[in-house]
Amino acid sequence: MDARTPSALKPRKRPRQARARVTVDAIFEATIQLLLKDGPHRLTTTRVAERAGVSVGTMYQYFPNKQALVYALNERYLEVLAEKIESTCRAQHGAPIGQMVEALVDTYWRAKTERADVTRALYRSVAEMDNQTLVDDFAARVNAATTAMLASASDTTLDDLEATNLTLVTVIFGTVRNAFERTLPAAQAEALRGQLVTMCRAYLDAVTA
Amino acid sequence: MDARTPSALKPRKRPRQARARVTVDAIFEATIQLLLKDGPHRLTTTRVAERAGVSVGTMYQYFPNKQALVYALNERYLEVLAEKIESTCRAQHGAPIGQMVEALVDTYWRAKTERADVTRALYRSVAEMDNQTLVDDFAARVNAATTAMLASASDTTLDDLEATNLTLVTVIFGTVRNAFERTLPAAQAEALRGQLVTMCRAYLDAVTA
Amino acid sequence: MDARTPSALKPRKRPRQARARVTVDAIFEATIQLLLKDGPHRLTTTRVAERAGVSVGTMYQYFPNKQALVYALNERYLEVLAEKIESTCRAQHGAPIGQMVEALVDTYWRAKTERADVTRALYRSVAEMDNQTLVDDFAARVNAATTAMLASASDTTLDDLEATNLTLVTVIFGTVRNAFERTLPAAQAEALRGQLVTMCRAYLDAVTA
Amino acid sequence: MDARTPSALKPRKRPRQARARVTVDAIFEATIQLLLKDGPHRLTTTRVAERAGVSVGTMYQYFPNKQALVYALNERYLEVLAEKIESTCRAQHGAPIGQMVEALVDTYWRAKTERADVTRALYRSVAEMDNQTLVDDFAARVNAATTAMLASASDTTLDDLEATNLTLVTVIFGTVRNAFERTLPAAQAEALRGQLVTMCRAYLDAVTA
DNA sequence: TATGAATGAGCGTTCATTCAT
DNA sequence: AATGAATGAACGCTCATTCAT
Repeated sequence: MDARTPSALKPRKRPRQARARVTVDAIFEATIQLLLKDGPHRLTTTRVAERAGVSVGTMYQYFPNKQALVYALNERYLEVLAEKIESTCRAQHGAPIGQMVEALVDTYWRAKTERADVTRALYRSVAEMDNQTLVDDFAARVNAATTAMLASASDTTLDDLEATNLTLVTVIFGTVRNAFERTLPAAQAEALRGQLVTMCRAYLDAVTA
Repeated sequence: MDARTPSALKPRKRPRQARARVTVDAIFEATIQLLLKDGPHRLTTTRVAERAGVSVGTMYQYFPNKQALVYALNERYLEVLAEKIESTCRAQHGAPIGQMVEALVDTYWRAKTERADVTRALYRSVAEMDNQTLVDDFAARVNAATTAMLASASDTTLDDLEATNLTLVTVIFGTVRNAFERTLPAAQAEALRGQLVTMCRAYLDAVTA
Repeated sequence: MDARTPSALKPRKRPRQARARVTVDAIFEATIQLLLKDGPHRLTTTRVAERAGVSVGTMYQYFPNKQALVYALNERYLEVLAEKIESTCRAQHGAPIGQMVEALVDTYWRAKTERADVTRALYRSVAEMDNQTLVDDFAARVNAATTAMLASASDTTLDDLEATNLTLVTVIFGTVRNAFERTLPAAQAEALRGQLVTMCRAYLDAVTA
Repeated sequence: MDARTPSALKPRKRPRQARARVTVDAIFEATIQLLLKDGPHRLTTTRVAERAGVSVGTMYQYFPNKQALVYALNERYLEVLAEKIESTCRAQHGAPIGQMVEALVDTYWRAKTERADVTRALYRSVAEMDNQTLVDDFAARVNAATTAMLASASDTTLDDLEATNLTLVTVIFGTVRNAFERTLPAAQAEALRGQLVTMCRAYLDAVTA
């Protein structure tokens, strides 16, 4: 929950107590399940509350409105994802650049694949409401991390760090999303991931020469 | 309108007269504008009709329900897009492979950029309703065209045509989509396009060696 | 079309020409079929016109609105029915009273049974719109005919002609309607008709004694 | 609410609290009034809710759709009516048969007359939706009660119990309905009831002889 | 504090009716 | 005279949100 979160979407209270955290988790889980089962346009506050085992009233104590719920769900998801990426970037600090992109692709791909259902559910929910802020914040954060990582490469210096970074990030994230929407068989998906690494490495060779 | 279109989504009548075509176009245009302005969940039949300057009743003479409208809009768009890609693929038949991917990226990028608003509106609308059929059909069609093109490359033979093709298509389409969602400044977008070509060429060099 | 028909329900033009009569018949027939197939609340002007093979516009030249159509249909049906009853009453003039009621029951039952589907369709349609006038007029007309018939009985004089007549008519018409709504098997229906005659005869014996 | 009620028509929740019962009663009452004032085709959910002094939403908490409302109204009415008839049949067990039919006519007539407006409203509403199940169930229930009663007559044994029973029930119910649709003046209605008893008695004498 | 009954604006859709052609 | 595209009020129904208990 950074300072940029629009106030209308801010959770009403932070889950300080253990009980509150359990409740919020149940609500999030219920939301994901319903998103998956029925799609975003069938997601209703009543159903979420019911499945989460709380009353609507209680739900409105944690989230001021429906959009805030979806917003918070995505926020939490992107927070975890950003942390994973930042962690990878830190771990790869000073490594050879080829290894860096491989690690980046792996991290991102694995994160998305771990709970593929959640990934798909959230991709669908983001478009629904206006969660652009969230996406932009995530992009900025990832950008900072990957830029710092690439700048520290032990084996090369990039002429145009900004452009190369933007390219890599856009290509990797875009490709992964597209791969998800095609619902490829596991073998093909795995092969694709390998090809993506190959491609990124080849690209870096080309712009580094 | 291919035979696979679910019957519930089939337009009720085709616009035979000039006047009818104008009406249908106005409805499509209104839909795009509303999709852009308010997002898919604010798209209502009343608002579409109002903005198109027709009555709801008239709208329902052309589309049996709201979903059919969005479906038809995407269908029309993807039809044009598929034709452009097929045309490019035919034109590049027998060309050197590097030139092929450059042409493919250019065609796709230009098509998406020509009316960026439409592109963005439709990206948002696809997730909403069940337009998976549409997307799958489009993918299959494009796949056939690009596979045939790549197979005819004058300067090389690909070891694993299928895999390479899938990779290229997924990367290009995914990257373009992601680039659009970031709403980059024109210069950066242009640079990105160049980098994408570089990357694809480098990849082909790598897998062809 | 007697003078009591509310003006809003009056057909716009009488079918003078042969062609017009054919059209009106087609419209009536279409109405009956739709009434049977889908029930009164699915009866729409568009569907009637379509099934009758004319345009809605043409239909509105014969009937100023939907209610007028249903009204006219019932009117025509009741007209024919009233004529049959009047004819029977005239034929039974001066006959023994027991034979009179038997003839009355037979005529009414046969008329309703001839096209049982139409009977049922119309029973359902009458309740829908306000066709009370029609029903009242029919009742008055039948009343006059049966009263005259009963008064002429060769074998008896009724003490309270009015009351006996009302009783017979109400019982016969009510019983037939109820029998229709129960959709009895043919044999049971036939038996019931016989019992009804027996009952009416027994009643007349009782009030004549 | 017997097990045969189609699930789509089942009330959503039973009125447990006193307040809820008041609400449901108000909705029923409003439905009756509107049915009487405007007829079934003018009965709209909005108008019912408005007249009942509740919101549409509240109405939909008790009834899943409009048809279910009309269904429940008829169900409640027929339930009470069936109980009255069964009660009469039990009370007349072993009595002389003439007294039996008199009691049956009296009970039925009084029940219908008590709230003539309700009677008329429901007669009009039954045809509208598919309440045939309801009517059939009612018929079967009444049939069992009257058959048992007639079989126990102290002064006679019927040759064809089934046929006689069907005749009596069809005649009585049909006559009452028809009498209601004619909206007779009180005196005439009362006389008619007497005549109906006379007729039934005479019929029984005839088939018993 | 937690509940869930109540609200009512607003949705997608239908269809009787009109009128330009 | 005949057509049928266009109209838009009105329908049945949903669901985010509130608030008395």
